[in-house]
Amino acid sequence: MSKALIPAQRRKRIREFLEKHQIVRIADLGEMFETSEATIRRDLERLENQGVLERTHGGAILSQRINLEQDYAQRAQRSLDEKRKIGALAASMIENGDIVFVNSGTTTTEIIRHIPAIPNITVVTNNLIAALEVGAVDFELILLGGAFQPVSNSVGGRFAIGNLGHIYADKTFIGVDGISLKYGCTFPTSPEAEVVNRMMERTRGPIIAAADHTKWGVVSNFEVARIDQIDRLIIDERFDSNALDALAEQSIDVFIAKGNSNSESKD
Amino acid sequence: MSKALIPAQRRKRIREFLEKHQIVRIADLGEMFETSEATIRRDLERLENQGVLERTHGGAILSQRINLEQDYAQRAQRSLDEKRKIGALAASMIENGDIVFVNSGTTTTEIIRHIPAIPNITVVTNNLIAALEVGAVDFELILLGGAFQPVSNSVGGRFAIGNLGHIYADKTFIGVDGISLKYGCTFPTSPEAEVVNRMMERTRGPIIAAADHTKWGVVSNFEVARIDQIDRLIIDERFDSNALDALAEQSIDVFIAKGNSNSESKD
DNA sequence: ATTAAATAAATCAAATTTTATCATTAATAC
DNA sequence: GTATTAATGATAAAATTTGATTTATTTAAT
Repeated sequence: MSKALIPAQRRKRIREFLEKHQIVRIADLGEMFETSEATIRRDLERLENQGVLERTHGGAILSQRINLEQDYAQRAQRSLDEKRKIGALAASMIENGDIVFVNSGTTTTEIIRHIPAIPNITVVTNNLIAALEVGAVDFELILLGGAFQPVSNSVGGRFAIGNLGHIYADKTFIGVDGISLKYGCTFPTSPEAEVVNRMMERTRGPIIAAADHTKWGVVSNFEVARIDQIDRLIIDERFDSNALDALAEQSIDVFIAKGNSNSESKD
Repeated sequence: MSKALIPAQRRKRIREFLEKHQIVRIADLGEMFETSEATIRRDLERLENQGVLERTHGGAILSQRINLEQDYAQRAQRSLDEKRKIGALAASMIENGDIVFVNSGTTTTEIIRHIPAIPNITVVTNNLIAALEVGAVDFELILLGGAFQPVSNSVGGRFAIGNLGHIYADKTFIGVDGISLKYGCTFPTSPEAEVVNRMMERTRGPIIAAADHTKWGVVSNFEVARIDQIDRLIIDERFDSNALDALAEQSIDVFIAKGNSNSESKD
């Protein structure tokens, strides 16, 4: 197959290597890619100009700033296909006239992406990515205000909580960071947990959680909901089948997203 | 089996392949589709124009920001250099402890990008792009909530106006769509005009407008401020010099952004 | 401080890739 | 059918990338 890497590919690998090791040595990279150190130096110079790394004698260290974006992009990529299916199934639960809350996260971005074109839907979310990626939409999209959270590309804090005080929703969709029987739904940051908590308080109808198989048994930092506060749970096919009985005991309706998600676009 | 694919089909396959692999080599694609590299190059060129990918030596990489609105990206490109200089100058007016309002638009995105790392700065804005592009920041960034406006990647509406009711700012930075002696500062959409209007009402200190030379004499759809409501105006070097006297008569402090701002490189 | 070793920068020629043309062929319209 | 347009492959000139070489700089040890 591929004899040699093209320059961009090599630079990408360097970034990945750096992501993993935080620090790299030119000598190692040269050997690794079977190329001269001069080439590696030029690559590092370029990546430094992009703000990806800082060069030092003999190598380079990862720049902290770029880390966040990278991180989000990676999370978005993980189990992407499952997330798409989950998103499509979740979105199909939205009905004419609904006002729904949606929190932030890569899974919920997929929910918003799949919202059907039926009348009078209002989506209220702190998920900034969703807005920008989805672009023009067929429904009303209300973004919560608040302090910007770079890690999750969302908003949170006093302000966001206050915003939620003016709205009631018919349904709430929660993309969780971790979900377990004992610890319920958990989230990585306190502001996100607060927002979700408030969303749940202000929902008249069902609380619908979405979690791909990698989330089961995971306990993140902040607990928001006991497992029995969830009304429905949407999961993918690879979800631990042992979990299903336990969830049924809590009278949670479990929906399994299967089949293929749509592919897109002509030419 | 079809021997040869029609062009659109081939391009679609390339997209799919790229989706999967993130990066492609021209040599591989040529072999894969049993066609000349010239053809592949033309395909990649086309896809690059569509924003699907970015070409590099020997191949192409998947575009990271496919979904950011084409239109917005184009506007951001226009007079970019001038906008940068204006942004840098505007940002330098921010002082320790300031709370500032900033509206949406490509010029104000540059302002936010240039905000210096001094303590206790709070930026309140309806400019979503700014938040996501700037990433981790050294200041507190409060996003207004409200109805998402796809054209401008901002928020507006009742909700946004309500949000502004809880804050007072020390300064307001306004990127205008049009500015003229007779019609003052004008904006393309009503929600944006409303937001700016409210920002001005709730500012204790100076109202600072920013406009590159293409904005002078332009009248957009919604008027927000008469010219004499502006305290300072930041412009670029190519701004109509005849305008300067007239502006001085309105006792507006005009600041001309010159010198060079940093340039960029792509991969 | 001085020196030796390692690393980086600068320069240049060879190899590779891209661009710009052009002639040929295939597809579509008239 | 012919005319027109689009797509393709081939070619030479231009641009980019690369590794080798030389020169400068930094690091570490005496």
